[in-house]
Amino acid sequence: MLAMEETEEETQVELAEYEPAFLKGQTRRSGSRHPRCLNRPWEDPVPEAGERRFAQELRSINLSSFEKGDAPQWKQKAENKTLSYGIISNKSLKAQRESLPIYKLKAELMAAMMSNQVLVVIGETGSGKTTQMTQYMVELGLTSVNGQKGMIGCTQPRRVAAVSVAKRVAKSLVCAGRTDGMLMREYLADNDLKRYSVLMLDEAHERTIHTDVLFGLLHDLCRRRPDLKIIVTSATLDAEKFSSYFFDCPIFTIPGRTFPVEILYTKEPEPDYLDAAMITVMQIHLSEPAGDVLVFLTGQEEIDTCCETLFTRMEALGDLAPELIILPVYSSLPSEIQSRIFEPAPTGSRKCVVATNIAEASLTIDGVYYVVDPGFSKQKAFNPKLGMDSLVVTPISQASARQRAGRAGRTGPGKCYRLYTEQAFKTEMLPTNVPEIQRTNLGNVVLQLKAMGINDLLGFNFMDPPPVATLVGALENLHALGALDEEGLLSRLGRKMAEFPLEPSLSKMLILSVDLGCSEEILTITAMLSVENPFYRPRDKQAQADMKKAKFHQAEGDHITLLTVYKAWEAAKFSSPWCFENFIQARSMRRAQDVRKQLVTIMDRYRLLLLSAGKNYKIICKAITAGFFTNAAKKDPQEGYRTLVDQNPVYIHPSSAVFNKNPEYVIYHELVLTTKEYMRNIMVIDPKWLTELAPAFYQKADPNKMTKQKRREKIEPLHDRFNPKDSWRLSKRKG
DNA sequence: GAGCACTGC
Repeated sequence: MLAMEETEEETQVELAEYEPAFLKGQTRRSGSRHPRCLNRPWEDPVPEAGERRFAQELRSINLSSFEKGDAPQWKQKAENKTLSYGIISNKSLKAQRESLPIYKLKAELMAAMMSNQVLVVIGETGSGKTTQMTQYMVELGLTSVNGQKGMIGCTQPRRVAAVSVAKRVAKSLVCAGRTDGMLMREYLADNDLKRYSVLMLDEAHERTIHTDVLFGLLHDLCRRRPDLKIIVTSATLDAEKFSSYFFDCPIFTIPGRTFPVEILYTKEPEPDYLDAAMITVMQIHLSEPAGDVLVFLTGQEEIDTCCETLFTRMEALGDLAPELIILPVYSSLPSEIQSRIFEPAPTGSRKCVVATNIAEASLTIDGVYYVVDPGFSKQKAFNPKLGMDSLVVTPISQASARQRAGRAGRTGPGKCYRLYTEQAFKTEMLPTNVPEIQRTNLGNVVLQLKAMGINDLLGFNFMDPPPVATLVGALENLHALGALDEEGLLSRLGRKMAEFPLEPSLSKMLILSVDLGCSEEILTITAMLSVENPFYRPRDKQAQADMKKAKFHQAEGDHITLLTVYKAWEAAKFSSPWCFENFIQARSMRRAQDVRKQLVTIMDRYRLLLLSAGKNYKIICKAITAGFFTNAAKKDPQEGYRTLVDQNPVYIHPSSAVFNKNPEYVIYHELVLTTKEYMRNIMVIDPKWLTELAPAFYQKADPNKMTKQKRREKIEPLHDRFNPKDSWRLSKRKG
């Protein structure tokens, strides 16, 4: 069972116990109670009128109030705190097509495949569309290219899914399971993808960054390869858009195998979705027939709080209520604990899974009849101007809401409790998710496209173009790194960099480390920087975890600290118990090991030597500077730091090895916006390295213009630093 | 003195 705090007075069954912890003055994160930010961070920071209204509505109306009951009967207690729902719609997601006879569909589909180059197919996950379609294609003899044997390529956003597709279909020959990222790299080697006769982009509605790039590439490839068939599968809402993008190709619907799900909305907006979600779970548990519950929340902290509070509230009911097995799921949870959600609940009890978005698409739980959807998720946003990432609690899209609801209808007819009004669903939620390509740093994508010979990026046929500022920022960074020349064409270095599946600065650092004789160490640091934070910090043992972590801290900063951690793990023979003792996440370490191996393969392929600098950390730090010189910051006399490039105020993250050390000059791996603009993974530098390793970017400021004191080591970025508007064809872009 | 959803080459 979950480790839960003991309740202080177990015998007390006052209704007050149902109050959320924060009302009783107990600590609870403010972030859990309300979404920190209700606007969509990748858009204009000023929310639109509608969004502001949504936020106000959420805050202004209270949950139905507590009333004190006389007898401590669970039923009464539950009823005293009841949310009211209005039944608005009761429609199966795919009901409209369910009556269609499958044989007729098959004939139609096959005919359409023969007479069209591109086809959009609507079908939900688990409808068997992938297997069915490949079968039809084989029957149609679509497995050859110009008389030669051709492959049916099937891409998936996730590797596990791609592997399972390959397994299912491979024996009926010719289908390659690929993730969309892999196909993108194949395109790099062969612009015509000659080995394929059919390409199927599965789950395209997820709109990963790779799917979007592939769309652009395939749109173009259609003309060069009229014999190539393309099938795009999607959720309903995107189908029209995909069709119009791909030359108004026909749309087919493959009926799903899911049951109808009844959608219930709250009559009023809920000011505290976490509390509302817990009440709803209790209500379902106490008044609805058997069937498991799935609750969608935004993050680990919130999920832990929810599970603890729910457990406490259930415990207070004692024997009066049937057992409720509460299980958290989020990605950083060890997989042994994650897998418990698949175990069926014992007879007479009910399972309640409290999950992040992981349960929306990546992970399917059968036996769920009830879904509780507060309507929020954490989404990544990128600020191109500051080059800063943030993770923001944001309202989900209508498409996501439908996907979540669908999770209740896999084993039988289900119910979905939406903790927002139907009005909010219809008018305040976006129809579909904002594609990833509009929310992330595009450094690597731009480098890949350049390597494919696509030079005019602003004219590239994106289905949904990324913000121009993001593209320009990426180009600017690539130029500063020396990957692009003044014409915007790939340099020799840039070509090498494109071979690595890394962000450009990391590739540059890795390639340069060979010359500096420290590629062994830089490989490790690169791998460690590419995986999620390896330091484990459970909430009940924070001090202990911090002490363990401090033992690894190195004066040079976080990069060398990460190197030290990896080396220590290596010395401990890569053992998991070692990780456990040292509050290190074994999963992160194994992942880093994998990434490292993969990078070594690429290094070998291009005959880049693996050289160790031993304890010569200075050389290692210089290699890091060579990749990340654009991310330099200087201590501000007033407070915190300022970036050298734009003079933006930034701060040292409290988890850094150099926190409270306040070195004069630092280089950071990334900027993240949380409560402040934090630099994360920070290294101390000698400012001389900047002019030494990036002379085209930095120069010593004119000594005559400075005071004696400043003269010593003042560094400034070049004023005439590269301006992409000079050499890129901005004019080509319409509008 | 903080907090990280999800992927993947």
